[in-house]
Amino acid sequence: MSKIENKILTDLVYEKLKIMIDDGVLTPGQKINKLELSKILGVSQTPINDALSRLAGEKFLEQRSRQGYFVRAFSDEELVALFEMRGALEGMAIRLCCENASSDHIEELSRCFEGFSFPLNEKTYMDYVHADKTFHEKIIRYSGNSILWELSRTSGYMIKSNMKGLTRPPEETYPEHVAMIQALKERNGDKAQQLMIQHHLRSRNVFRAKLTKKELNTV
Amino acid sequence: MSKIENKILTDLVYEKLKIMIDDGVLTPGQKINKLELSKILGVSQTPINDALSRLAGEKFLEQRSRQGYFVRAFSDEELVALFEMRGALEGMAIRLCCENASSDHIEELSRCFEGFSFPLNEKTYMDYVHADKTFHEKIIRYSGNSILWELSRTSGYMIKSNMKGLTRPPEETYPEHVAMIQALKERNGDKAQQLMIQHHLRSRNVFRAKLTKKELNTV
DNA sequence: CTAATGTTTTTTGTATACAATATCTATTGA
DNA sequence: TCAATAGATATTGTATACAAAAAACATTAG
Repeated sequence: MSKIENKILTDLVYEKLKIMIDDGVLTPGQKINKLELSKILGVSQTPINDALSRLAGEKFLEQRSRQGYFVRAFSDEELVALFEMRGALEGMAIRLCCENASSDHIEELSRCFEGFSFPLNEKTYMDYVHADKTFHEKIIRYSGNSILWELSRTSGYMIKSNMKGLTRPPEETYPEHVAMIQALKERNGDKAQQLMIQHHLRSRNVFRAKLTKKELNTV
Repeated sequence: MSKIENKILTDLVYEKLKIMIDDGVLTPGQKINKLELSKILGVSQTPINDALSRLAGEKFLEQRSRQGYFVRAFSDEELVALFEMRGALEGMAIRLCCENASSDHIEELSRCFEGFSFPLNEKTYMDYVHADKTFHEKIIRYSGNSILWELSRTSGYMIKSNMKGLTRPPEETYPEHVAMIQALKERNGDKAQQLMIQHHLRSRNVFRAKLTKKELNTV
Protein backbone atom coordinates (compact mmCIF):
# COMPACT_ATOMS: atom_id res chain seq x y z
CA MET A 1 0.00 0.00 0.00
CA SER A 2 1.88 3.08 -1.16
CA LYS A 3 1.11 6.54 0.12
CA ILE A 4 -1.57 8.24 -1.89
CA GLU A 5 -0.09 11.00 -4.00
CA ASN A 6 -2.71 13.69 -4.07
CA LYS A 7 -0.39 16.63 -3.98
CA ILE A 8 -1.18 19.79 -5.83
CA LEU A 9 1.34 21.54 -8.06
CA THR A 10 1.74 24.37 -5.57
CA ASP A 11 3.11 21.91 -3.01
CA LEU A 12 5.58 20.43 -5.45
CA VAL A 13 6.85 23.87 -6.43
CA TYR A 14 6.99 24.83 -2.76
CA GLU A 15 9.13 21.83 -1.88
CA LYS A 16 11.35 22.24 -4.90
CA LEU A 17 12.02 25.88 -4.00
CA LYS A 18 12.75 25.02 -0.39
CA ILE A 19 15.35 22.51 -1.52
CA MET A 20 16.85 25.03 -3.92
CA ILE A 21 17.20 27.53 -1.08
CA ASP A 22 18.61 24.90 1.26
CA ASP A 23 21.14 23.73 -1.32
CA GLY A 24 22.23 27.26 -2.08
CA VAL A 25 21.03 27.14 -5.68
CA LEU A 26 19.10 30.22 -4.69
CA THR A 27 21.28 32.50 -2.59
CA PRO A 28 20.25 35.15 -0.03
CA GLY A 29 19.20 38.37 -1.69
CA GLN A 30 18.74 36.73 -5.05
CA LYS A 31 15.71 37.67 -7.06
CA ILE A 32 13.23 35.00 -8.08
CA ASN A 33 12.12 35.25 -11.68
CA LYS A 34 8.62 33.85 -11.84
CA LEU A 35 8.49 33.44 -15.60
CA GLU A 36 11.85 31.71 -15.69
CA LEU A 37 10.83 29.45 -12.81
CA SER A 38 7.60 28.48 -14.48
CA LYS A 39 9.55 27.54 -17.61
CA ILE A 40 12.15 25.55 -15.67
CA LEU A 41 9.58 23.66 -13.62
CA GLY A 42 7.15 23.32 -16.49
CA VAL A 43 4.14 24.75 -14.68
CA SER A 44 2.12 27.92 -15.07
CA GLN A 45 2.61 31.03 -13.02
CA THR A 46 -0.33 30.34 -10.74
CA PRO A 47 1.20 27.54 -8.65
CA ILE A 48 4.48 29.46 -8.68
CA ASN A 49 2.74 32.47 -7.20
CA ASP A 50 1.09 30.38 -4.52
CA ALA A 51 4.33 28.72 -3.52
CA LEU A 52 6.21 32.01 -3.41
CA SER A 53 3.57 33.62 -1.22
CA ARG A 54 3.64 30.72 1.20
CA LEU A 55 7.42 30.84 1.38
CA ALA A 56 7.25 34.56 2.02
CA GLY A 57 4.84 33.86 4.87
CA GLU A 58 7.35 31.40 6.27
CA LYS A 59 10.13 33.99 5.91
CA PHE A 60 12.16 32.08 3.38
CA LEU A 61 11.42 34.82 0.89
CA GLU A 62 10.67 38.48 1.03
CA GLN A 63 8.21 40.25 -1.22
CA ARG A 64 8.99 43.76 -2.37
CA SER A 65 6.10 45.63 -3.89
CA ARG A 66 6.24 45.58 -7.68
CA GLN A 67 9.74 44.13 -7.64
CA GLY A 68 8.86 40.53 -6.92
CA TYR A 69 10.23 37.95 -4.55
CA PHE A 70 13.76 37.71 -3.18
CA VAL A 71 15.48 35.03 -1.14
CA ARG A 72 15.47 36.43 2.34
CA ALA A 73 18.81 37.84 3.39
CA PHE A 74 19.52 38.28 7.08
CA SER A 75 21.58 41.16 8.36
CA ASP A 76 24.35 40.56 10.89
CA GLU A 77 22.09 41.93 13.59
CA GLU A 78 19.34 39.53 12.56
CA LEU A 79 21.70 36.56 12.58
CA VAL A 80 22.57 37.46 16.16
CA ALA A 81 18.85 37.62 16.89
CA LEU A 82 18.42 34.13 15.48
CA PHE A 83 20.87 32.71 18.03
CA GLU A 84 18.75 34.26 20.74
CA MET A 85 15.53 32.93 19.29
CA ARG A 86 16.96 29.45 19.02
CA GLY A 87 18.20 29.63 22.58
CA ALA A 88 14.73 30.57 23.71
CA LEU A 89 12.94 27.81 21.84
CA GLU A 90 15.42 25.01 22.43
CA GLY A 91 15.77 26.08 26.03
CA MET A 92 12.06 25.53 26.50
CA ALA A 93 12.23 22.35 24.43
CA ILE A 94 14.84 20.72 26.62
CA ARG A 95 12.88 21.68 29.73
CA LEU A 96 9.85 19.99 28.24
CA CYS A 97 11.97 16.96 27.40
CA CYS A 98 12.70 16.66 31.10
CA GLU A 99 8.95 16.75 31.72
CA ASN A 100 7.75 14.58 28.87
CA ALA A 101 10.38 12.58 27.04
CA SER A 102 10.51 8.84 27.59
CA SER A 103 13.60 7.26 29.11
CA ASP A 104 14.25 5.65 25.74
CA HIS A 105 14.28 9.03 24.06
CA ILE A 106 16.60 10.47 26.66
CA GLU A 107 18.85 7.47 26.16
CA GLU A 108 18.78 8.17 22.45
CA LEU A 109 19.73 11.78 23.06
CA SER A 110 22.64 10.81 25.27
CA ARG A 111 23.97 8.45 22.59
CA CYS A 112 24.33 11.36 20.14
CA PHE A 113 27.65 12.41 21.66
CA GLU A 114 29.02 9.01 22.60
CA GLY A 115 32.44 7.93 21.41
CA PHE A 116 34.04 11.28 20.68
CA SER A 117 37.66 11.74 21.75
CA PHE A 118 39.62 14.94 21.24
CA PRO A 119 41.31 16.25 19.23
CA LEU A 120 39.03 15.33 16.34
CA ASN A 121 40.30 14.53 12.88
CA GLU A 122 38.64 15.56 9.62
CA LYS A 123 36.20 12.66 9.68
CA THR A 124 35.24 12.79 13.33
CA TYR A 125 34.78 16.55 13.02
CA MET A 126 32.08 15.95 10.42
CA ASP A 127 30.56 13.36 12.71
CA TYR A 128 30.44 15.95 15.46
CA VAL A 129 28.73 18.49 13.22
CA HIS A 130 26.15 15.87 12.41
CA ALA A 131 25.74 14.83 16.04
CA ASP A 132 25.23 18.44 17.03
CA LYS A 133 22.53 18.95 14.43
CA THR A 134 20.78 15.71 15.33
CA PHE A 135 20.87 16.41 19.04
CA HIS A 136 19.29 19.85 18.78
CA GLU A 137 16.69 18.59 16.34
CA LYS A 138 15.74 15.69 18.59
CA ILE A 139 15.45 17.96 21.61
CA ILE A 140 12.65 19.77 19.84
CA ARG A 141 11.20 16.55 18.54
CA TYR A 142 10.99 14.86 21.93
CA SER A 143 9.77 17.92 23.81
CA GLY A 144 6.22 16.89 22.99
CA ASN A 145 5.45 20.41 21.88
CA SER A 146 3.97 20.09 18.41
CA ILE A 147 4.10 23.82 17.75
CA LEU A 148 7.85 23.99 18.35
CA TRP A 149 8.27 21.02 16.07
CA GLU A 150 6.17 22.59 13.35
CA LEU A 151 8.02 25.89 13.69
CA SER A 152 11.39 24.19 13.42
CA ARG A 153 10.38 22.51 10.20
CA THR A 154 8.56 25.33 8.47
CA SER A 155 10.02 28.58 9.71
CA GLY A 156 12.67 30.21 7.59
CA TYR A 157 14.16 31.55 10.81
CA MET A 158 14.74 28.12 12.27
CA ILE A 159 16.02 26.57 9.07
CA LYS A 160 18.38 29.50 8.57
CA SER A 161 19.73 29.35 12.12
CA ASN A 162 20.37 25.65 11.53
CA MET A 163 22.21 26.13 8.26
CA LYS A 164 25.31 27.84 9.51
CA GLY A 165 28.05 25.41 10.51
CA LEU A 166 29.58 25.37 13.97
CA THR A 167 30.30 28.78 15.44
CA ARG A 168 32.43 27.34 18.20
CA PRO A 169 34.96 24.50 18.25
CA PRO A 170 33.73 21.07 19.40
CA GLU A 171 36.19 21.07 22.29
CA GLU A 172 34.25 23.98 23.70
CA THR A 173 30.69 22.80 23.07
CA TYR A 174 31.20 19.12 23.89
CA PRO A 175 31.21 19.54 27.69
CA GLU A 176 28.15 21.74 27.40
CA HIS A 177 26.29 19.03 25.55
CA VAL A 178 27.41 16.48 28.14
CA ALA A 179 26.11 18.72 30.91
CA MET A 180 22.76 19.05 29.18
CA ILE A 181 22.47 15.30 28.81
CA GLN A 182 23.27 14.93 32.50
CA ALA A 183 20.47 17.37 33.37
CA LEU A 184 18.13 15.46 31.07
CA LYS A 185 18.90 12.21 32.87
CA GLU A 186 18.28 13.91 36.18
CA ARG A 187 15.04 15.29 34.74
CA ASN A 188 16.15 18.68 35.96
CA GLY A 189 14.22 20.93 33.62
CA ASP A 190 15.29 24.19 35.19
CA LYS A 191 18.95 23.35 34.91
CA ALA A 192 18.68 21.86 31.43
CA GLN A 193 16.91 24.96 30.19
CA GLN A 194 19.52 27.28 31.65
CA LEU A 195 22.34 25.22 30.15
CA MET A 196 20.75 25.30 26.72
CA ILE A 197 20.14 29.03 26.86
CA GLN A 198 23.72 29.67 27.92
CA HIS A 199 24.91 27.32 25.21
CA HIS A 200 23.26 29.38 22.49
CA LEU A 201 24.06 32.74 24.04
CA ARG A 202 27.74 31.82 24.18
CA SER A 203 27.59 30.99 20.49
CA ARG A 204 25.88 34.31 19.92
CA ASN A 205 28.66 36.11 21.75
CA VAL A 206 31.36 34.38 19.76
CA PHE A 207 29.51 35.10 16.54
CA ARG A 208 29.12 38.75 17.46
CA ALA A 209 32.78 39.00 18.42
CA LYS A 210 33.78 37.59 15.05
CA LEU A 211 31.63 40.18 13.36
CA THR A 212 33.23 43.19 15.05
CA LYS A 213 36.67 41.76 14.32
CA LYS A 214 35.72 41.38 10.68
CA GLU A 215 34.47 44.95 10.54
CA LEU A 216 37.75 46.22 11.89
CA ASN A 217 39.62 44.26 9.23
CA THR A 218 37.56 45.55 6.38
CA VAL A 219 37.91 49.18 7.43
CA MET B 1 4.23 64.82 2.58
CA SER B 2 1.93 61.83 2.84
CA LYS B 3 3.13 58.25 2.71
CA ILE B 4 3.28 56.90 -0.79
CA GLU B 5 0.62 54.27 -1.31
CA ASN B 6 2.17 51.72 -3.60
CA LYS B 7 0.50 48.70 -2.11
CA ILE B 8 -0.51 45.80 -4.26
CA LEU B 9 -3.93 44.20 -4.08
CA THR B 10 -2.52 41.07 -2.45
CA ASP B 11 -1.41 43.14 0.53
CA LEU B 12 -4.80 44.76 0.92
CA VAL B 13 -6.56 41.40 0.81
CA TYR B 14 -3.98 40.01 3.24
CA GLU B 15 -4.59 42.76 5.76
CA LYS B 16 -8.34 42.58 5.37
CA LEU B 17 -8.33 38.85 6.02
CA LYS B 18 -6.10 39.22 9.04
CA ILE B 19 -8.54 41.71 10.53
CA MET B 20 -11.45 39.42 9.74
CA ILE B 21 -9.71 36.58 11.58
CA ASP B 22 -8.79 38.82 14.50
CA ASP B 23 -12.32 40.16 14.81
CA GLY B 24 -13.80 36.70 14.69
CA VAL B 25 -15.66 37.31 11.44
CA LEU B 26 -13.81 34.23 10.29
CA THR B 27 -13.84 31.60 13.02
CA PRO B 28 -11.39 28.73 13.63
CA GLY B 29 -12.08 25.79 11.39
CA GLN B 30 -14.18 27.85 9.01
CA LYS B 31 -13.70 27.32 5.33
CA ILE B 32 -12.65 30.22 3.13
CA ASN B 33 -14.58 30.45 -0.10
CA LYS B 34 -12.26 32.05 -2.63
CA LEU B 35 -14.95 32.88 -5.16
CA GLU B 36 -17.18 34.44 -2.54
CA LEU B 37 -14.25 36.41 -1.12
CA SER B 38 -13.26 37.73 -4.51
CA LYS B 39 -16.83 38.93 -5.01
CA ILE B 40 -17.03 40.54 -1.57
CA LEU B 41 -13.70 42.31 -1.89
CA GLY B 42 -14.17 43.11 -5.56
CA VAL B 43 -10.90 41.64 -6.76
CA SER B 44 -10.01 38.65 -8.89
CA GLN B 45 -8.96 35.29 -7.56
CA THR B 46 -5.27 35.86 -8.11
CA PRO B 47 -4.61 38.32 -5.28
CA ILE B 48 -6.93 36.25 -3.10
CA ASN B 49 -4.83 33.18 -3.76
CA ASP B 50 -1.62 35.01 -2.96
CA ALA B 51 -2.97 36.39 0.30
CA LEU B 52 -4.33 33.01 1.37
CA SER B 53 -1.02 31.28 0.67
CA ARG B 54 0.87 33.86 2.66
CA LEU B 55 -1.53 33.53 5.57
CA ALA B 56 -1.14 29.77 5.42
CA GLY B 57 2.63 30.25 5.61
CA GLU B 58 2.12 32.38 8.69
CA LYS B 59 -0.16 29.71 10.20
CA PHE B 60 -3.29 31.82 10.26
CA LEU B 61 -4.79 29.44 7.74
CA GLU B 62 -4.37 25.82 6.82
CA GLN B 63 -4.48 24.47 3.31
CA ARG B 64 -6.03 21.07 2.72
CA SER B 65 -5.32 19.56 -0.66
CA ARG B 66 -8.21 20.07 -3.06
CA GLN B 67 -10.45 21.29 -0.26
CA GLY B 68 -9.14 24.82 0.00
CA TYR B 69 -8.19 27.04 2.89
CA PHE B 70 -9.52 26.92 6.44
CA VAL B 71 -9.01 29.23 9.38
CA ARG B 72 -6.49 27.43 11.50
CA ALA B 73 -8.02 25.73 14.51
CA PHE B 74 -5.80 24.81 17.43
CA SER B 75 -6.37 21.67 19.44
CA ASP B 76 -6.31 21.82 23.24
CA GLU B 77 -2.87 20.26 23.17
CA GLU B 78 -1.67 22.91 20.74
CA LEU B 79 -3.07 25.71 22.87
CA VAL B 80 -1.03 24.35 25.76
CA ALA B 81 1.98 24.30 23.46
CA LEU B 82 1.40 27.96 22.64
CA PHE B 83 1.76 28.92 26.31
CA GLU B 84 5.10 27.16 26.34
CA MET B 85 6.25 28.84 23.17
CA ARG B 86 5.28 32.24 24.47
CA GLY B 87 7.09 31.56 27.71
CA ALA B 88 10.19 30.66 25.75
CA LEU B 89 10.15 33.74 23.54
CA GLU B 90 9.09 36.30 26.11
CA GLY B 91 11.48 34.79 28.61
CA MET B 92 14.33 35.48 26.23
CA ALA B 93 12.84 38.87 25.38
CA ILE B 94 12.83 40.09 28.97
CA ARG B 95 16.39 38.84 29.44
CA LEU B 96 17.40 40.87 26.41
CA CYS B 97 15.53 43.85 27.81
CA CYS B 98 17.81 43.66 30.82
CA GLU B 99 20.77 43.70 28.44
CA ASN B 100 19.58 46.26 25.93
CA ALA B 101 16.57 48.33 26.93
CA SER B 102 17.11 51.96 27.86
CA SER B 103 16.27 53.17 31.34
CA ASP B 104 13.43 55.13 29.82
CA HIS B 105 11.95 52.01 28.32
CA ILE B 106 12.26 50.13 31.58
CA GLU B 107 10.56 53.04 33.30
CA GLU B 108 7.80 52.82 30.71
CA LEU B 109 7.42 49.11 31.38
CA SER B 110 7.19 49.64 35.10
CA ARG B 111 4.45 52.22 34.63
CA CYS B 112 2.23 49.61 32.93
CA PHE B 113 1.08 48.21 36.26
CA GLU B 114 1.05 51.39 38.34
CA GLY B 115 -2.05 52.43 40.25
CA PHE B 116 -3.84 49.11 40.53
CA SER B 117 -5.48 48.32 43.85
CA PHE B 118 -7.34 45.12 44.58
CA PRO B 119 -10.03 43.95 44.38
CA LEU B 120 -10.61 45.36 40.89
CA ASN B 121 -13.98 46.51 39.65
CA GLU B 122 -15.37 46.00 36.17
CA LYS B 123 -13.54 49.00 34.75
CA THR B 124 -10.18 48.47 36.40
CA TYR B 125 -10.33 44.82 35.39
CA MET B 126 -10.44 45.87 31.76
CA ASP B 127 -7.57 48.25 32.45
CA TYR B 128 -5.59 45.33 33.83
CA VAL B 129 -6.25 43.18 30.78
CA HIS B 130 -4.99 46.03 28.65
CA ALA B 131 -1.95 46.62 30.84
CA ASP B 132 -1.09 42.94 30.67
CA LYS B 133 -1.25 42.91 26.90
CA THR B 134 0.77 46.11 26.58
CA PHE B 135 3.43 44.94 29.00
CA HIS B 136 4.08 41.67 27.23
CA GLU B 137 4.08 43.36 23.85
CA LYS B 138 6.55 46.00 24.97
CA ILE B 139 8.86 43.39 26.45
CA ILE B 140 9.31 41.97 22.99
CA ARG B 141 9.48 45.41 21.46
CA TYR B 142 12.24 46.67 23.75
CA SER B 143 14.27 43.48 23.69
CA GLY B 144 16.07 44.81 20.64
CA ASN B 145 15.58 41.47 18.91
CA SER B 146 13.99 42.31 15.57
CA ILE B 147 13.22 38.67 14.77
CA LEU B 148 11.16 38.23 17.93
CA TRP B 149 9.33 41.42 17.11
CA GLU B 150 8.63 40.33 13.57
CA LEU B 151 7.47 36.91 14.77
CA SER B 152 5.12 38.45 17.29
CA ARG B 153 3.48 40.56 14.63
CA THR B 154 3.26 38.07 11.78
CA SER B 155 3.03 34.61 13.29
CA GLY B 156 -0.40 33.11 13.66
CA TYR B 157 0.91 31.31 16.72
CA MET B 158 1.81 34.51 18.54
CA ILE B 159 -1.33 36.36 17.56
CA LYS B 160 -3.44 33.40 18.62
CA SER B 161 -1.72 33.05 21.99
CA ASN B 162 -2.37 36.73 22.52
CA MET B 163 -6.05 36.57 21.69
CA LYS B 164 -7.28 34.56 24.61
CA GLY B 165 -8.22 36.70 27.61
CA LEU B 166 -6.66 36.22 31.02
CA THR B 167 -6.24 32.63 32.11
CA ARG B 168 -5.53 33.59 35.72
CA PRO B 169 -7.01 36.27 37.95
CA PRO B 170 -5.14 39.60 38.22
CA GLU B 171 -4.63 39.08 41.95
CA GLU B 172 -2.45 36.14 41.08
CA THR B 173 -0.49 37.59 38.17
CA TYR B 174 -0.01 41.09 39.54
CA PRO B 175 2.78 40.22 41.99
CA GLU B 176 4.49 38.23 39.25
CA HIS B 177 4.49 41.26 37.00
CA VAL B 178 5.83 43.39 39.83
CA ALA B 179 8.62 40.90 40.43
CA MET B 180 9.55 40.98 36.74
CA ILE B 181 9.68 44.75 36.76
CA GLN B 182 11.91 44.62 39.81
CA ALA B 183 14.28 42.25 38.00
CA LEU B 184 14.25 44.56 35.00
CA LYS B 185 15.25 47.50 37.14
CA GLU B 186 18.04 45.44 38.65
CA ARG B 187 19.04 44.44 35.11
CA ASN B 188 19.02 40.87 36.34
CA GLY B 189 18.43 39.03 33.07
CA ASP B 190 18.69 35.55 34.52
CA LYS B 191 16.09 36.23 37.16
CA ALA B 192 13.78 38.14 34.84
CA GLN B 193 13.85 35.32 32.32
CA GLN B 194 13.07 32.71 34.95
CA LEU B 195 10.21 34.76 36.31
CA MET B 196 8.72 35.20 32.85
CA ILE B 197 9.01 31.52 32.03
CA GLN B 198 7.39 30.55 35.31
CA HIS B 199 4.70 33.16 34.71
CA HIS B 200 3.66 31.55 31.44
CA LEU B 201 4.10 27.98 32.64
CA ARG B 202 1.79 28.68 35.58
CA SER B 203 -0.80 29.95 33.13
CA ARG B 204 -0.27 26.83 31.08
CA ASN B 205 -0.86 24.66 34.12
CA VAL B 206 -4.06 26.47 35.04
CA PHE B 207 -5.25 26.26 31.45
CA ARG B 208 -4.51 22.55 31.34
CA ALA B 209 -6.25 21.98 34.64
CA LYS B 210 -9.34 23.75 33.35
CA LEU B 211 -9.31 21.49 30.31
CA THR B 212 -9.29 18.24 32.25
CA LYS B 213 -12.05 19.55 34.49
CA LYS B 214 -14.10 20.44 31.42
CA GLU B 215 -13.55 16.98 29.96
CA LEU B 216 -14.82 15.39 33.15
CA ASN B 217 -17.91 17.56 33.00
CA THR B 218 -18.70 16.76 29.42
CA VAL B 219 -18.30 13.01 29.92
C1' DC C 1 33.48 60.39 -20.50
C1' DT C 2 29.61 61.03 -17.61
C1' DA C 3 24.78 62.43 -16.65
C1' DA C 4 20.37 62.82 -18.14
C1' DT C 5 16.73 61.55 -21.07
C1' DG C 6 13.90 58.71 -23.93
C1' DT C 7 12.86 54.13 -25.77
C1' DT C 8 12.56 49.22 -25.67
C1' DT C 9 12.29 45.03 -23.23
C1' DT C 10 11.22 42.40 -19.39
C1' DT C 11 8.60 41.21 -15.44
C1' DT C 12 5.24 41.88 -12.37
C1' DG C 13 0.44 42.08 -10.80
C1' DT C 14 -4.19 41.16 -12.14
C1' DA C 15 -8.19 39.22 -14.52
C1' DT C 16 -10.38 35.51 -16.56
C1' DA C 17 -11.39 30.89 -18.54
C1' DC C 18 -11.78 26.16 -17.79
C1' DA C 19 -10.93 21.24 -16.54
C1' DA C 20 -10.64 18.29 -12.53
C1' DT C 21 -12.21 17.40 -8.20
C1' DA C 22 -15.06 17.72 -4.25
C1' DT C 23 -19.52 18.60 -2.36
C1' DC C 24 -24.31 18.60 -2.36
C1' DT C 25 -28.86 16.79 -3.82
C1' DA C 26 -32.05 13.56 -5.53
C1' DT C 27 -33.09 9.00 -6.49
C1' DT C 28 -33.10 4.18 -5.97
C1' DG C 29 -33.03 -0.11 -3.49
C1' DA C 30 -32.80 -2.87 0.73
C1' DT D 1 -36.08 4.51 7.46
C1' DC D 2 -31.73 4.44 6.12
C1' DA D 3 -27.71 3.47 3.04
C1' DA D 4 -25.86 3.54 -1.27
C1' DT D 5 -25.56 5.30 -5.68
C1' DA D 6 -25.90 8.51 -9.52
C1' DG D 7 -26.41 12.99 -11.20
C1' DA D 8 -26.09 18.04 -10.71
C1' DT D 9 -23.67 21.92 -8.76
C1' DA D 10 -20.06 24.45 -6.78
C1' DT D 11 -15.27 25.16 -5.91
C1' DT D 12 -10.79 24.28 -6.42
C1' DG D 13 -6.42 24.18 -8.96
C1' DT D 14 -4.26 25.44 -13.20
C1' DA D 15 -3.27 27.84 -17.53
C1' DT D 16 -3.19 31.87 -20.09
C1' DA D 17 -3.70 36.75 -21.56
C1' DC D 18 -2.59 41.39 -20.85
C1' DA D 19 -2.01 46.16 -18.79
C1' DA D 20 1.08 48.63 -15.87
C1' DA D 21 5.27 49.16 -13.80
C1' DA D 22 10.19 48.34 -13.42
C1' DA D 23 14.57 47.36 -15.45
C1' DA D 24 17.63 47.45 -19.19
C1' DC D 25 19.33 49.63 -22.99
C1' DA D 26 20.37 53.22 -26.32
C1' DT D 27 20.75 58.01 -27.34
C1' DT D 28 21.72 62.63 -26.67
C1' DA D 29 23.56 66.75 -24.30
C1' DG D 30 26.88 68.79 -21.33
